[in-house]
Amino acid sequence: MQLKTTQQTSIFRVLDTLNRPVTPQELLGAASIESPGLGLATVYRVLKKLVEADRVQKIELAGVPPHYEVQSDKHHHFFVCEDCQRILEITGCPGGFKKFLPEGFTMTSHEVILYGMCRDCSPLTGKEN
Amino acid sequence: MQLKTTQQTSIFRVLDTLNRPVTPQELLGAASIESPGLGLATVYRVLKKLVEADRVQKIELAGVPPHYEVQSDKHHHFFVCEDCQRILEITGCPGGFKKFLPEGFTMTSHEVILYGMCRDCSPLTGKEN
DNA sequence: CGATAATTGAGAATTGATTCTCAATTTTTT
DNA sequence: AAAAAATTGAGAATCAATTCTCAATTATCG
Repeated sequence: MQLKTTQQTSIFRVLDTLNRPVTPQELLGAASIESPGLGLATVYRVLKKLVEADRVQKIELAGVPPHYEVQSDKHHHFFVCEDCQRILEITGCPGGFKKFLPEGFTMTSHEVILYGMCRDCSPLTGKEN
Repeated sequence: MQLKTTQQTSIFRVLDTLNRPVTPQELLGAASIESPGLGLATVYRVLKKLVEADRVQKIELAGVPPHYEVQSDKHHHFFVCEDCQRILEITGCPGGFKKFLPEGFTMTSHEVILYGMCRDCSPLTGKEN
């Protein structure tokens, strides 16, 4: 997929710059600075094509609305802040999950999600403390 | 929460008997055998109260609609069959996830989801092979 | 037993995420 | 630059999950 228009370019660049999973709404807000008047429908249209082109990943985790982030090549998982609801990519994985599979089952992938408080929301480590 | 009516009792008993995460629709189908004429609204109403009473857990995993299952006391995770979409509880957990947390983050819980094919859907191990 | 309160089923309504419609604008082709 | 094709924004429409409404039924209390 080639990014032709200003809107498409802004959407992808902003997503790439933010470098974390964001909601379409969040992305609309951020990309609107570069592309005033940008519409949510366009954000969804572009995200859809980017996901199809495998340049962006749609991330669906329990408890939070779908987020999108630029495709990352390395294996990773996610951290969800229960306070600000932000999602952060986590590198590293314990692996070895196949031993938990019942007999006869096959595993094609796995997902690990850590829930808690991010640095900014943790009471004792937040910036304001 | 005390189960007073026939419907409430059926819904909980069936859920307990199935002993796996099911969708409200699935539960309606199964509980309708005991309680003919049962309505989906009632299933949702009862599930809601059971969840509030912490006797049932709502399970939200990516790619499948919300499921509900009787609260289990032991730590566990889930397996999602990508073919039949069924969810199965998995016992066992590698643990040691905190080391993957960025500095300053705190973790309150974690979730592990394995995706693949269950025994019945795996081509080489299905019952019909 | 008769009144009052609670529960139920059916379908309408709501909610949040996403897609569609369509006229206006922009881009591309020629 | 004129014509055809593609893209856009706004708001309507859709979709799936869930909740609400309300009349009918059932349970509870005095």
